[in-house]
Amino acid sequence: MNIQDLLETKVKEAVLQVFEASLPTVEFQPTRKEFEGDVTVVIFSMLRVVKGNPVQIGEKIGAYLVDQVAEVTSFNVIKGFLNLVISDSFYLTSFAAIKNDDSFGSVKTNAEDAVMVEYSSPNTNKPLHLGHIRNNLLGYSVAEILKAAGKKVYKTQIINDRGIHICKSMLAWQKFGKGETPESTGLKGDKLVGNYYVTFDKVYKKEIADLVEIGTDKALAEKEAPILQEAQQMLLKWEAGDEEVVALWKKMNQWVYKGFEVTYKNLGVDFDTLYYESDTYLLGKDVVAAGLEKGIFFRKDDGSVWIDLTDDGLDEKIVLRSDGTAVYMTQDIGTAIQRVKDYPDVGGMVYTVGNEQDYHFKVLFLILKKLGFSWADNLFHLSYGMVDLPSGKMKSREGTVVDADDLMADMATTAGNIAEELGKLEGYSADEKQALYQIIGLGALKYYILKVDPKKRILFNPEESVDFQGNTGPFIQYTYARIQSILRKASELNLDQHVSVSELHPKEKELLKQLQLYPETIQLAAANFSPALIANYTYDLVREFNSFYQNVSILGEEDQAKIAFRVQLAQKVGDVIASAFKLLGIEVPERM
RNA sequence: GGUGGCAUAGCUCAGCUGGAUAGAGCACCUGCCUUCUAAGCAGGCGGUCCUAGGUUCGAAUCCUAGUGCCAUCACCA
Repeated sequence: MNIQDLLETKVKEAVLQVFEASLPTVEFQPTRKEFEGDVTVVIFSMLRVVKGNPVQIGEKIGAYLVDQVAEVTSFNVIKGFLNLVISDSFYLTSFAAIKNDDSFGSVKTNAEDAVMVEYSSPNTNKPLHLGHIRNNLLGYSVAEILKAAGKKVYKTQIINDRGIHICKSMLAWQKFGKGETPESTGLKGDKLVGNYYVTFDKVYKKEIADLVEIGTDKALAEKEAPILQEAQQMLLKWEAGDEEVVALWKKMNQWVYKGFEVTYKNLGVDFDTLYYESDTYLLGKDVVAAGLEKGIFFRKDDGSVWIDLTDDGLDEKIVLRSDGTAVYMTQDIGTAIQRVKDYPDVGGMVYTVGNEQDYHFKVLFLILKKLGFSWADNLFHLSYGMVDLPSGKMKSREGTVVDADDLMADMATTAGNIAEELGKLEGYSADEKQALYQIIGLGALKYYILKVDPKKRILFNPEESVDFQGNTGPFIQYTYARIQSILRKASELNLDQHVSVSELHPKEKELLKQLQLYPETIQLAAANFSPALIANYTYDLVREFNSFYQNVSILGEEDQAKIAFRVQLAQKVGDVIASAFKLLGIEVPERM
């Protein structure tokens, strides 16, 4: 039972009894640390209904509550704030209700209410980089949070496995690859293919320079460079189903998929269903044809089909080329509809895509709404800011990227170096240590990225490594490990689980208050599609626990009942840390 | 130029539906390891909440205008 729900009716009752006025709502906030109390009622906001001096109003309501509500033990009024002290027994009772609830914080899944979360959606011509990491972590975490909030979730991606950029890698490999394979080079497949994407760009740039040298206009040179023309020819052949090109395409894509598989596994993300652009890029044309008949779209003189969104404050947008082929928008319309066909319980979708595509998704959602799909009201573009380097934007074709695999490996190495220095892992085998360094290094990386509001741009400086102290993943993992250490020791003590305490230490009370916020934090994070809220909540919980831990002895306490209670409290905090971190896709270690 | 996002301590970020003296971490300075793991705790230093107006008993938060950075406005994806 939430104390605020209880108090709300009582405060309204008080106002009705004492002032004969009825309040529409009551405004609560946690009492600030510097004042005495647990919950604060804001009196100012009542002044529209109740006339008078805020302090006097507060006094009267406070007196009424102390008199009428068992949970309120005392109060004080400062300016327009009524601070209420809530009884220890209230917190103890609510703790008893949650301490054995293994799914504390989560809501039971409502199978009727399914949502599809799309994330990752890479191109198959280059390895994943730091930008993808942010995308993957956000998408995965939001999917987990939605599940915890009671949604049924399908994780998916659309793999951009076709197009001119893919042909660039293919062509460069064909021309300069000398038959290299992942096996022959020992390279991960995605890395190998990515190298040829870079090769293509180098050759292309050289050809442009050569053309400009002999007096060609630069813009023209960019179009007429022979290798680009060749790539375009290759794309035409691919679309025509040319056997040789398709075989090469399949071979190289398989290399990439194998590479991605490794990266995803290391990153700890997964998918329930996959969509390939090569399957979906022709979808949507029928929908456009139907929409054309209904007058939602219109045809221009050259035969291209458009939608006019100027009444909605947007522009005209093309949905079909004059030659009748599909554009990106056509495909996305088709894919969305296809997904609902494949999974009829889907009532909404989340697209995890960078904020450079804000406009595209605004248009897409509007079109789907105009086409009359009921689920079009529940589409959300999980838009996130770019991850930039101090040197500027990451560009795969120029090789200025922070590679996902390298970064994860570096983080684990750093974690290992720190752990070696601290030297607390005696008894661990080399393998166990390695696994632990992975957990810590990844924890640092994931937390670092997820704690930031998705909308904000991240400036990532590879020179200054990600922190392991303060508001970081390892800090939280460390607290978890410490709790596990206590629990291991406590299990040898043979504690009586049924004794009870009646009074709380202030630190215990603070901790219980923070624990109770977990369920609403999950709901808030789900409503806002924001893992950052989970991260920040967990950080606050952990700080509260550490303060408790350093100021109050758990196992050194004399009173057996207190030991038992504190152990239970520590265990619950540990459970919530693990649960919250699971929502972020971060593992917690037993020791560190 | 139109549209969207962002702007808070030296740096990285919190700040929920407007509420008390704007909070953390890093960095810098003090203390605390023979007692449950010091990747920790306790404390100090540090602010024109981009600017100017407005609404309100009350504005970092809402509104208007402006400034700066980023993105976008393709028969590319």
